[in-house]
Amino acid sequence: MSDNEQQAQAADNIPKVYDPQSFEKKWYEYWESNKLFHAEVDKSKKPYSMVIPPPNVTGQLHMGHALDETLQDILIRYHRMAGYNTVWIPGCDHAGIATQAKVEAKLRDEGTTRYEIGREKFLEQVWDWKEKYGNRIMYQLRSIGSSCDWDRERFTMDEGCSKAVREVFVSLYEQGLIYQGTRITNWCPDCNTAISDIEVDHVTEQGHLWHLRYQVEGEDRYVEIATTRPETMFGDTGVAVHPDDERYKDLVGKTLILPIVNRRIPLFADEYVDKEFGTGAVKVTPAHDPNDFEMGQRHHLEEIKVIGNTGKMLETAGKYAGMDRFECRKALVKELEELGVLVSVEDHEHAVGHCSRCHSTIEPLVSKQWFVKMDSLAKPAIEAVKSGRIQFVPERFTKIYENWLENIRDWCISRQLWWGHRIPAWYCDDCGKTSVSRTDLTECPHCHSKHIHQDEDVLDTWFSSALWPFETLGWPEKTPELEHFYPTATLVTGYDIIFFWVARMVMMGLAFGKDIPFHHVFIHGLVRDSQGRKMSKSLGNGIDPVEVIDKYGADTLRFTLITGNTPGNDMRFYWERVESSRNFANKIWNASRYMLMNLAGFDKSFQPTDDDYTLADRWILSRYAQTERNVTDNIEKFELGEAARALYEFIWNEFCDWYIELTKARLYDKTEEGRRSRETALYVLSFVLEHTLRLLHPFMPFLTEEIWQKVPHDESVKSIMIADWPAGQEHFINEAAEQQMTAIMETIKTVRNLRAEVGAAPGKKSEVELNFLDEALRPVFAANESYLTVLAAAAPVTLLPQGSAKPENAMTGLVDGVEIYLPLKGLIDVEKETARLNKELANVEKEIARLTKKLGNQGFITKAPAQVVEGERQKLAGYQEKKQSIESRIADLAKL
RNA sequence: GGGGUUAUAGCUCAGUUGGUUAGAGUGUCUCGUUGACAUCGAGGAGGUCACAGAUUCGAAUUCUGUUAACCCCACCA
Repeated sequence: MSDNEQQAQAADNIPKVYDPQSFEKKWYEYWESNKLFHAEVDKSKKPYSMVIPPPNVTGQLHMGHALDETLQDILIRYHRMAGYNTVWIPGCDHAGIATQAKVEAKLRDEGTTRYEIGREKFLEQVWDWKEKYGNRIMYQLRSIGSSCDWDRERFTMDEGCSKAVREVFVSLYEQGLIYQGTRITNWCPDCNTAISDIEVDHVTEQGHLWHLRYQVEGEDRYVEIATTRPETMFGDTGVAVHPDDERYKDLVGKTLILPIVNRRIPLFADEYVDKEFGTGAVKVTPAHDPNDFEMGQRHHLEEIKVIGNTGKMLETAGKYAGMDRFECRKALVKELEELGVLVSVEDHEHAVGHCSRCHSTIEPLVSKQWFVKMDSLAKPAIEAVKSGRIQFVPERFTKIYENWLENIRDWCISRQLWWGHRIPAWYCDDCGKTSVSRTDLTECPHCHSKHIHQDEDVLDTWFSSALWPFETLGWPEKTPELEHFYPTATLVTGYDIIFFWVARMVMMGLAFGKDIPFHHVFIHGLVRDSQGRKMSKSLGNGIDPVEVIDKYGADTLRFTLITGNTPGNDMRFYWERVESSRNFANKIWNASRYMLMNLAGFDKSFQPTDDDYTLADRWILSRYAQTERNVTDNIEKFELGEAARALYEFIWNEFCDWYIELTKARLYDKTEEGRRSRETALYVLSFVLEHTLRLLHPFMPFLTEEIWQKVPHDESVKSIMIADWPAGQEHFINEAAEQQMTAIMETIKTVRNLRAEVGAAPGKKSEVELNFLDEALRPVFAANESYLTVLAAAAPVTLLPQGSAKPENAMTGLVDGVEIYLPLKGLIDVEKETARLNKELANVEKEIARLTKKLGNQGFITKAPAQVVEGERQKLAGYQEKKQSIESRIADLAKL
């Protein structure tokens, strides 16, 4: 058997339907084992680098990841093909709180706690957990086709990252940008740790405003205060009013008696108080409210803690000690009511802080924590974006980013957890000094005492994530990778972590990477369910991407995720859309199958001359060239959905619906005379298909590889993923061919329409007569009459001589430059036909009226570009021609 | 309280510097299965582009306001 015959036989065995399961795994293994994802520094090429937003180590692939990965992979695959030195660094995040919570839950099931087993044992368990479940998501990422350089995989707690974290911490400390302070911070009683401001979600809740009265010492007068949190009254060390508040002028400076506790507390004036709110008098609890804390500082009030780390009342709450804070509130209100302290209760809507992880109500508590000073770090980060060095796509996120950084407050980075980067600070038990060090300390650098102990706390997970773009390239070492690939090209992520992650990477990148961490930040939205709800575990409405991949294939999922939405906007997930994407994959599959089945005997070296090309050939090559340009431009603009749509439309609506249909007669003609035409058709088919597959590869990597390997291509290239990105086919752009083909296509559609109208039997051809208003079209139709026969069941087709009489019993259709007649054997229904033509006439007249008005407008003529005016003139002429033709036809019908 | 997004066909959405007969998918109606594909083909119906102004020769597209939905930020007890 010849090569070609073998190929043909193989083609006959190609399944009729697209079956992704049969090849996706195979190709991923092929790419990975051939090291096609791996890149070494190659200074002869322009770099294009990306770092993956590291998923949580014990996480699972969800739709958000699938979208994020798909977008990144498209950019990476495109740039790799386009000749860049491309690297995409994968890895995962140790995810402090999240992972620790999982292991703690496991311990709880086993009937123990981390405190019982101790820090060392606990950490062993977390590492075990990490080993066991940690890389699951990395394997899941492979299933959607991510072309990451797995040889460069990193983990935020690996040796290199730990070194980077310590270097940054110590360096910031030395610059005075990291400090320790005793302050009121957001405390989560369930996670039992401090958290940063952005980890607090404010939820509007329906609460109450309790009005309580505190007696003025030694007098029979009371001051009425309003509070949303009566249980904190045990910590009250003052009551504040506004200095200008006439109601309280004479009371300022007096002492009040705190009910139940009977503590003497001062009544003082402070500008902070809002006269309009409540009673204008506010109880001050410096240990449990951020504003009160500040007032307390100003007025030197005592801080009395009444709520502990786990949300239970302390000894200071007297008989309520040990009670949960909310239980205490209930009981206390009752007691206050009985005592007559409670004056009234009103409903009150207010925003309450909740832990973004566990959703418990945040308790502001005074504690000693580590902070990063933000001002000097934020300034350059704002500037980098304002100046355009870093660009957000879409641009609107720029403002959100800037606004946040401009109002930023110091970042609390210490967490009372065990899983994470331990803070490199040591306390001396003898001299009491704190030392921060790049290496572990065994003695106090100040007094050389051996009695030192390391800070128990770990750093916020985002502290190490902030270093990700440069720590993954080897920083703090001066690696060739760092030099070549930093700054990275594009960061792809969801808008939900702009503050947590993007802003902090920019700050750290500028401070330590000595440059911006990336040039573009490509922001995408959330994938929601079909009703527009967020996918979540609690709602049980999450759709598992792995399930979609198993059922429909990764390419289908990828295509679904990037079409039908625009950058930065949320999208809804619909199974119908998945099916539609699958159908598209199947369409490509079958178009390829058609070509491959006809490849037998095809001379691969065949090269058509200009004369060999038919109109359809020239047309599809021109359309291909336009698509190539369109797709490339859109990818460059991050309009990946538009690029995919352009490919969809070209492949389905032009290549399959028209071109392939028009090649059938040529391919099935096995005669010697038809040989050249057949070979030309095969040449064009394979040229367009092979190029289109390459354009489509970043979007649907598996399918395109599977087909590409079978289609004639440059044999020296072993995978489509490293084939050249198609470019430079502009010479195929052919306006004339497109115009001529459009005229024929329009005519075909009109004939089909007319046939449907008269209910022509599908198997029966219709006689068609064409009258040319534009004589230039005559030779075009003459040469390509068969197109009408094949696609519109038109036969015979008569090209009426100029000025010939029009058929009487005929349906009429009109396209630009051509009148179309379908002579009918029997009598046509004059009434129906007239009505149809009148409807069309009305349409045409509407257009004429619109255009006449437009062209009659002096302003339009003088101010609009000449090109536009000319275009409108031609349109008008076309419509007028149509109008005349319809009118004369209606007149003819009237005579019958 | 501040800021943002969205409003286009029954449904989900495109429509990128203002000039289109306003599009797609899906749904719906009619017709069609011998050689790529019924995961398909052909044809049809279906839209005052939320509302009101403004700018312009010209607005789905730019600006202002209104309405509605959603989101983010925010230490009034």
